[in-house]
Amino acid sequence: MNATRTPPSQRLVTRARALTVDEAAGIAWLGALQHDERERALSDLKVVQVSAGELLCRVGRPATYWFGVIDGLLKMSNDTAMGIPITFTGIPPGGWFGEGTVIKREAYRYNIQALRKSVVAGLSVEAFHWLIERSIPFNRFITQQLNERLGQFIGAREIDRMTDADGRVARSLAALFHPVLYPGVGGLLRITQLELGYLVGLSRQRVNEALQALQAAGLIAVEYGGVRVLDLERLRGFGQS
DNA sequence: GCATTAACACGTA
DNA sequence: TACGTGTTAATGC
Repeated sequence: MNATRTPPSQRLVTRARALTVDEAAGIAWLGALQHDERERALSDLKVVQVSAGELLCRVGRPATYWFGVIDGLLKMSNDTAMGIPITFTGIPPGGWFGEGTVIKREAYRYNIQALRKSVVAGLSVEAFHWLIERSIPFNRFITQQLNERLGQFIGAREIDRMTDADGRVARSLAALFHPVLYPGVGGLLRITQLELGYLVGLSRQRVNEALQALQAAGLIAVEYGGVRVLDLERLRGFGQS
């Protein structure tokens, strides 16, 4: 099914196409740019469709793009010395990532893999630096982005130390509903219970049980192939006190 | 106990 | 038809 033997980077480039108007309209930071900046960004941005299981970034590969999720769901992970993969976060629609690596012109430090068929946009390193060097709005966006994500990773440490499975599911869900980092999600997060299990580190059956409990508590509504958030604040604070 | 895997029936896209 | 969901049974730490 996903027997991609050749390195993904080259294939992705050749498969890329230009953005549609709708896709461009959904990219939050584009709207903040000035006209010439936006023109430059738009002419550089490429879009590619990846299938489930496909790798966008591999650890050690030089960073060539700053990526954003148009549609679908990605997973950021690393392989430990023992070969056991550790998942750091899921990236739903509207999420942009890789700026830290691109800024430093280094190699990717994580694997980014599609949990399901997804549409991903990419801005080249050159265009990224061009924007960083001249655009105040772009710098504001990047600063906010780094700031919000720092908060997320602090929160993720809390989640890891939480023993309660329901709480872990609740907090992980709340993270995916972050309106600043993932503006493309809206009220309905498209994610299967199996995918959520991969992200949280629980079995599908246990995730299902947790979702039922959260639904009974009025925090979410479980839908076919997705989850609707009803009370983000309480979801975020689930498990404390 | 609690979570996991395996297996199944059922409903939906 | 293929996939996602809800559930139960057997197994492991």
